[in-house]
Amino acid sequence: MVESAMAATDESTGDSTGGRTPGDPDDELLTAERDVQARLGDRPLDFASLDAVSNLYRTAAAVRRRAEAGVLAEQNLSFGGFTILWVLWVWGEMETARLAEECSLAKGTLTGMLTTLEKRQLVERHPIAADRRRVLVTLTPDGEALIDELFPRFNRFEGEMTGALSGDEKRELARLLRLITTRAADTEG
Amino acid sequence: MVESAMAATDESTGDSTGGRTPGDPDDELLTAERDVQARLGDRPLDFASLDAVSNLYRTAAAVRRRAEAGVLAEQNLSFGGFTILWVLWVWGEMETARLAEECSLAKGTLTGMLTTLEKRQLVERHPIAADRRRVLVTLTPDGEALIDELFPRFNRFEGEMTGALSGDEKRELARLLRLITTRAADTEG
DNA sequence: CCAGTTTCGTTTGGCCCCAAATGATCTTCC
DNA sequence: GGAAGATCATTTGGGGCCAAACGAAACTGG
Repeated sequence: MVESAMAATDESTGDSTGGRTPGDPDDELLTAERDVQARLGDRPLDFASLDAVSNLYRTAAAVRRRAEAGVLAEQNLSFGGFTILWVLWVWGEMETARLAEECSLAKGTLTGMLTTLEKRQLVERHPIAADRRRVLVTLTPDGEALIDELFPRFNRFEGEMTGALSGDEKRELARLLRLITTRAADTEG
Repeated sequence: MVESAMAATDESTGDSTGGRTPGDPDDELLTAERDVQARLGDRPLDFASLDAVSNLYRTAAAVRRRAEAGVLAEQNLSFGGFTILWVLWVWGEMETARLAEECSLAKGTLTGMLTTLEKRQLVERHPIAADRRRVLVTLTPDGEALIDELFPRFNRFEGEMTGALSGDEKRELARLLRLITTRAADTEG
């Protein structure tokens, strides 16, 4: 895998300390870095940022896959579908525009996913009398029962995935990620 | 957004958007945490893990969207398509099975994306004489020129996205993410 | 009132993405 | 050699996901 070389272990920019056995991950890391740098000639390479971002994407995909293949598979829920139920569970009924925002989904995407969840009787759409363009989304009793049973298991799954981190490290991770999200939002548009 | 209440800065729980001053993110964090805990009754909540994982997914999606709307949009490349070109650029020609592994894609997914890239003459498929089931994928000169021009800009984009972090923080972020990826891989199957 | 504009959710068209089924090719073992 | 089994990439079917186009409903100024 890319990370096995690009991102496998830390001390990424350190100089090579002697006496590595061939196959030492640090070696591969440096080799990969040198290979990329060679491709770039004398153009500078920001390897720390590269490493952070590529791991970000990879890790998110891995966790998502594990969730969908594990806890969520039994209920045949996608990660996004679970998020919708969870948001409604914690914060209560909500109009579609805000729900899309909370779930970090495009509104068109939400429409389709709500239809899927509605077919399974997990959520309901209610027209709003005062403004017939808008729609209120609620959890059905079935949906509520499902998420009530599912969330604790999902939370345990989250604990397993982050089990190699201390509590402080988890909070530090969340903090660093938030810094990136904020930056991404700020430079938007 | 979930984190806007769970983990960032936003007023989220009121229907009225009445101006809550951009005060304490901690406040909202604790409010959200209390709300979730209330739903759980006396079942325990691992909030640190919840926060880490939900931010992970959100941040990755935000960065991906920014990339696809920015640097990659001009070349009409998806994040996954870019990754394929990048892997071939750094490590040279490769068989499809390994390429899928490197790009963290299901092999069936890779087939479709290679077809897309092949139509644009960015990559080529070459049958392997010794084993006609297998296929070697190479970058065309066009593909090579594209990634050679694109990667430095992508690397700058990565620097912008992580611009709020120090070099040490970027490396720490990558380290923590790797711990999660490893755990996800270990518990697989 | 009522045309023009804005603001909703939905539809559309197009990729990405996966798991499972498929078909072609290679290997094994008799 | 040749059938049985393993191992490839591809195909299939079904969602997820987005941006842009769309149509209905609500606001706005005259």
